[in-house]
Amino acid sequence: MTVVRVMRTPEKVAAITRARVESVLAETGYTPDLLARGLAMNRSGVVAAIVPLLTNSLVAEVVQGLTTRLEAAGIHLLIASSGFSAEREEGLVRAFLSRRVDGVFLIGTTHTSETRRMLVSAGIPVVEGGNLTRAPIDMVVGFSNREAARTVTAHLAKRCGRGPIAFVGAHARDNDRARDRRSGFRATMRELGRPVAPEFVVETDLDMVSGAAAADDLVTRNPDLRGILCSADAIAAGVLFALQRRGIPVPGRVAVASFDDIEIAGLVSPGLTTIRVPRLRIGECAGDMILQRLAGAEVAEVRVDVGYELVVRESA
Amino acid sequence: MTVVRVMRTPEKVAAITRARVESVLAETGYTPDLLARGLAMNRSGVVAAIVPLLTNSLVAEVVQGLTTRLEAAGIHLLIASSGFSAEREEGLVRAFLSRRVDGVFLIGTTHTSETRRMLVSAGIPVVEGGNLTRAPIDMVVGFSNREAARTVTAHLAKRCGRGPIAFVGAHARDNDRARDRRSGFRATMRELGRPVAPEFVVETDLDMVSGAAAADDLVTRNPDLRGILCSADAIAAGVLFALQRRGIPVPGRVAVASFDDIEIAGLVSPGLTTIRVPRLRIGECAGDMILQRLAGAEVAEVRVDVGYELVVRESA
DNA sequence: CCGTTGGATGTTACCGCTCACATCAGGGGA
DNA sequence: TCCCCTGATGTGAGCGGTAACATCCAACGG
Repeated sequence: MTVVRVMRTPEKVAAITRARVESVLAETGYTPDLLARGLAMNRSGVVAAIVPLLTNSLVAEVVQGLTTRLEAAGIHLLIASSGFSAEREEGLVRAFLSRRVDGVFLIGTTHTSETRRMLVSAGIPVVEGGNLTRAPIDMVVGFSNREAARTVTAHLAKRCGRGPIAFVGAHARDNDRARDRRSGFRATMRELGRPVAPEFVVETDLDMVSGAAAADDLVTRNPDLRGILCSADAIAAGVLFALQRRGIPVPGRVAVASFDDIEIAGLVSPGLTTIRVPRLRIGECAGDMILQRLAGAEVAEVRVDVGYELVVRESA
Repeated sequence: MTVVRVMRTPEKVAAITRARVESVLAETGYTPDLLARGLAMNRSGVVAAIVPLLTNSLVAEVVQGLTTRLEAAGIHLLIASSGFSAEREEGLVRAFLSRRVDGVFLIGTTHTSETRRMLVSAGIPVVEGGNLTRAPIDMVVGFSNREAARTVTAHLAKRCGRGPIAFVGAHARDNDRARDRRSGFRATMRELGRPVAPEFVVETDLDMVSGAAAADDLVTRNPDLRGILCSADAIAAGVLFALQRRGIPVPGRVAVASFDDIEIAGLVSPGLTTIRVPRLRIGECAGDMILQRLAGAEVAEVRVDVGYELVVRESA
């Protein structure tokens, strides 16, 4: 039928015919089948996002930024969470590739080699978000977590005199951001001539309850602790609540700092000193990069550094 | 080719042939095209979820529960946020229907009539989550926000003696949960012989910063305020921080209560008295209902009440 | 020895759309 | 008057699967 032309290139069809077709479409309640279109055009109009955990407010914002941009281009988001497992991620990538997604967005830069292979040979735009890496699969948008860690560590160290500082981080396996933050912390402390003993570096789940538990444990074992650096605000908030409950003044006796600057960081009291990361922009930027590539354009910046910012509040 | 049989009914093909086919598949790196399959089978293997806002921790958990169940059945999730607008939701439903999704999950029960029409005539399983309604489009899983509001209001009123109580809620337009919570609050107060003046019922955005601003405003205008009921913990947390900053003792001078029992509710100090809702279960339940329907089974319970629970902590 | 049976494999139309090309009608220039 | 050109419309072959049916062959029983 001429139907297809009415929908895709209305200017090439006579006004009268167009009107007739349109009225028929309206009364039959016709809905184009995007699956069939996808099959015929070899382009599904769908992009996949694989995140560690949906319930992380930081991730949610990145995804929000991503959908906003993609939706404006009529592209929808297929989403799944890997639960911080590179193996699960691999399975998801395989499944999504089977769905012929037009692009893939991944949080983090830690993937199995099979994941990388599949993604490369699929020949579709891929954006890794969150952590800058020297060797992206395709494109990457984020900032250097290692550098950010150095910045906040230096600040915290200054506030703590010569007192011992601990690090409470999310599990580092398959989580490059937590890993880089930790290693940045360690390196900076070493350079300051204050190397950190292993018992002052702990791993925990990425939520407030776990952060609180970790803090309880740390301060009972080490009453002279002067500072705690957390790999995420969610953890730091838990730490803060735990200290508060024990009547330990912050930053008077223990200073606290962390990463992300999620909403709660500015509201707790004392306010959290933290590293602000432009998470919405990460998502938007990733969306734009994918769209550009889909439009056939060469993407000039294949490695976008969105930077970070140290936000000094009361906690350190 | 016999290829298809190898994949779908391997027992019907001779072992030797199967081996040969499999080796060829492996070395060519064949990936089945789910788009084509979807077209042929008239079933895409994709379910759509439309939520007001992804960055809401409650919503994120519901979605997490949903994906968990669906993924186990090889079904993926197409997600989009409506930004609390029924019109945007309508557009999204139209788009997703075009993608021939096998099912739809919606947060809330407020939809345009066109949305309802499309969904009904699509003849696919639809689950509305969060608020129980008498007249679901198809299926519904949630609890009565109105009843929950009565429960927490009664509790809060008792704690506040005869002092005035205010309600700080999310914008109620296109948000049935906020609306029902507010109306439950009003009704209960009226029945208690303490009808609430309009200036004690305010609308705000659903985040901590807005909650804090609302609280500041309320207490400066009404120094004798005794209690604040919030329509969500995110708002209540902001309220709590604002009061704390002003040195107003909670619950000594102002008691605070709310809904949702998100993580932060148990960690702030004083802990938030709130209504706990089984959000993960809402998502899982919705997923199960959709899967059952997809499997051709009749769903026994088309209206699932997951209940709620008053969690009394220190704030009220 | 042959017809029958049933398991293994091949064939074909179709799902709804896009794309390249064929066709058709009418107007203008020679 | 005829032909060519052009803009509007029609046609047909895929896209990569599925499902129903056709075919083939070997073993088996009468």
